[in-house]
Amino acid sequence: MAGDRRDTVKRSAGDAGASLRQGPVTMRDIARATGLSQSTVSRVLNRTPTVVPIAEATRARVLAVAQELGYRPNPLARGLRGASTMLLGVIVRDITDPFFAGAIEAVTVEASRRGYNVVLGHAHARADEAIALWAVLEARHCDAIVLFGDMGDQPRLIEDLAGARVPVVALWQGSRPTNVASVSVDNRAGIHAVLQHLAALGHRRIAYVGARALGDIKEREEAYVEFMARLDEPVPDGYIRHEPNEFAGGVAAFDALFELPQPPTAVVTSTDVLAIGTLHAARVRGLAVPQEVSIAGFDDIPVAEFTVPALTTVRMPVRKMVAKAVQMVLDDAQLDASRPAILQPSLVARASTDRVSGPSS
Amino acid sequence: MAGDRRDTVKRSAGDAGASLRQGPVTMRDIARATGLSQSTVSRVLNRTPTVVPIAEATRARVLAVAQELGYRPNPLARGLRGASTMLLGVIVRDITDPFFAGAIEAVTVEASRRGYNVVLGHAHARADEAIALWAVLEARHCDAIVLFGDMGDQPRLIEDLAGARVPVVALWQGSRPTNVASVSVDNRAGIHAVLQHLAALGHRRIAYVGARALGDIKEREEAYVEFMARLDEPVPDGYIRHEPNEFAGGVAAFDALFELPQPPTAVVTSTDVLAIGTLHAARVRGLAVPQEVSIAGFDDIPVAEFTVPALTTVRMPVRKMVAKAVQMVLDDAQLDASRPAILQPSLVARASTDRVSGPSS
DNA sequence: CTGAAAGCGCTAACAC
DNA sequence: GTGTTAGCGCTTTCAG
Repeated sequence: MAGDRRDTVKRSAGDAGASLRQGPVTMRDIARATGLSQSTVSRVLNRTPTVVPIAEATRARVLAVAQELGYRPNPLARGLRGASTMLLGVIVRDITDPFFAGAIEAVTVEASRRGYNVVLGHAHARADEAIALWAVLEARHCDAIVLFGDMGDQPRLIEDLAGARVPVVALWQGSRPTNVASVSVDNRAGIHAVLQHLAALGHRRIAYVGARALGDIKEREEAYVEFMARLDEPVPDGYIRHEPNEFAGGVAAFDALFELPQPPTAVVTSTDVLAIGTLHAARVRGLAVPQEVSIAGFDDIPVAEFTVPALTTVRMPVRKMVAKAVQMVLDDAQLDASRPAILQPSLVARASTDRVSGPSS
Repeated sequence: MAGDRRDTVKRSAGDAGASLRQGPVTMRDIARATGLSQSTVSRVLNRTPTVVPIAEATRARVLAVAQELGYRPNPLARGLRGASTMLLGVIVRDITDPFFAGAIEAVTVEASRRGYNVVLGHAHARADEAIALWAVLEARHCDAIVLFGDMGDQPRLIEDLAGARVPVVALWQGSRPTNVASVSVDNRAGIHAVLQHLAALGHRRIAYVGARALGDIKEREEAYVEFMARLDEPVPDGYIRHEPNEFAGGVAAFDALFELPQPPTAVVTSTDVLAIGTLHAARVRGLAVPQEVSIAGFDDIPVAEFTVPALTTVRMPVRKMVAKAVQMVLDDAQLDASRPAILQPSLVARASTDRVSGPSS
C-alpha cells in the first residue's frame, strides 16, 4: 500500500541535471560519482575530525559532488545507526495557552541555535495523553525531551520519565522535587511581589483566582495564603476561586467575586489568561479598572502589555528558563532531579492596578 | 562521543522484569522469546491483513509477549525501510501569533486522530528559514507537510515545495493559485461582511490597518479598497496603514490614524492581533470604544471574545480548514494546486462596533 | 502458514 | 588515506 510514492527512477550520476533536483541522493550515489567508497564519503560528510585524516583533494571532491547532487543526509538512517537525531522532543500540555505558545517559540529558537529541530507533542490539556506522547517521543529517538506545564496530576508520567533513556527536563512544574530534573520559577516571590505592590497601594481585600492547584499554580495559591496571613488580613470566604485556566474562567471567577456581600478591591490571578477574563468581566459589569478594582496577573504573556487597561503582572523569565532547560538537557549536564533550578520573576506594574479608592461605601 | 548513552545491558528474555521496563525491545527479542522468526513477528505486529494469514495461536502468542516485554516499534527503522513515518510536518511562520497557536492545536488534534504525530518547524517570521525547515522536514521523512501562513514572499520555498516528494498543502496563503495545493478562506467575503456591518451602523470614514500585503492580508486590503469604492466613499490619504502584524503594530497604526486631520469613525484591521493593539491605543488616547470609534478585526482568535470591549471580528473556520488540509494531504487525494479550496468566514458582531455617534465635530 | 534473506542509508570498527 | 565489512530494527520478497 505504501511505497508507490517512491521514485524508482534513478538518474545515472553525472547527468547534467543541474538545478533539476532529483530524488533522494545517497552517499552511495556520491561514492559512485566520485569513484570513492561510501565510507570515505561518510567520513568527509561527517567531518570526522582528527581521528581519521582525509586527503584534501578527496574531501574537496566529495564536498563538491555532494553539493552538486544536492545531497542531504537521511536522519532516519543516521538515527538507526545510533547517532543522534538532532531532535528535541517537547511535550506541552496546552498549545492554546498563550503562555506556552511563547515558550514553544523560545524553545524552538534555542534548539535551532544548536542545530536541533523540535518535535512537538501536544497533550491537549489531558495529561494522560502526555503519557502516550512520551512513548512516541522516546521511540522517535529524540535526543532529549522537554516537558512544558504542570503534569503533576499524572505521577505515572513523571515516574516513567524518570526512567527514561534520554535526558528529560520539566519546566513549570512547581519547585517541589520530583523524579525528573526541572526548571522552575520562584512562584512565591512572584506572588509576594504583586501582593506587596497591591498592599502598598492600600489594598487589603484582595482575592485570588487560580486553576485547581497543581505545580506552579499550587505554589502561587499557597504564597497568596501565606502573604495574607502575614499581612494579618483574614481572607474572607469565597475570596479564593478555582476556575479552569481559560479566559472564561476569569469571567466566572470575577462574577462570583462580585456577588459576594463584600467584594474585593483587588484581584490577583494565577495567570494572565485568567486576568484577561477578569478584565473583561469587570468591563461587562461596568466596573472601572483600576479605579474601582485593581487586577493583576502572572506570566507577562505578550498580550498583557496591550490589554485594556494594560495588565500589571509578574514577568516570567521564559527565555532564560527555556535556555537553561535546553542547556541542561542537551549538554547532558548533571540532571539533578532533586534540586530544581529556580529562576526569579519580576513585577511589572502597569495600568490595571492603582490606589484603592472607595468604590461605594 | 555519542553512543555512551545506550544501554548495552540486555536482560535475558523471560526475565521476571514485570513492570521494570527495560531498554529497547526489538522484534528479534520477541522472536527469540516466542521461538518464532522475526518476519512472523513483524507480520503479526503489522496486522498484515488478509494478504498473509497467520495462525491464531501464533498471533496471540506474539501479541502477548510483545505486550509483556513492552515492545514498541522503532519508527526510525520503519521509516528507513520505506514505510510511512506517521509524521506530519508543519511549518508555521510564527508560533507567537495566537492565530497560529490555535491552528497548531487544530492540526495536532486532527493528526492524532489519524494516528499521526506532528513535527513542528518554526520559521520565526522569516520565510527564508522556512526553506531550511522544509529540507529538514522532507529529510525527516514526514509523510506529508502542511504550511501555515503567508510565505508568499518566498517564491523559492513554494516552488521547492511544488517539486516535493511528499504531499504538501498550504493554508492561509491567499487564494491565488500557486504551485502548491492550498486551503484558503474567502477573505473578500469576510472583509465585505465587516465593512457592510460598519456601513449599516452608519460609518463612512473607515480606515484599514494591515501588514504589508502578502497572501491573505493582501486580499483583505484589496477587498477593503473595492468595498469602499463600491460604497462610493473616497478613502482619504492615510486611511490605509501598513504595520507589522503585532499588537504594537495596532497601536502605531491607531496613533497615526488619530493624528490625521479627519480621523476615522471606524477601524478595520487585517487581523485580531492588530485590532487588539488598536483597542489598547484607543484606551490610551482616552477614546471610548465603541462610542467614539468602532474597531473590528479578522480571525476570531480565542481572546477576541474577551477583549475590552469584546471584539467584533470575522470568524475564521480554523478547524474546518485544518481538517480539510489534513485530509487532502494525508488521504493523498487529488492535490490540485491550481484550484485552492476556499472556505467561508462569518461575521461575529460584538461590543467593539456600534452606531456612529458624532465624537466631536 | 512460517522462515530465510536481502536490504533501506548510514556509521564504525577493522583492514590494507 | 582509503576500502571492506558488519550491522542498527524493520519490512518484504521469495521459498518452503
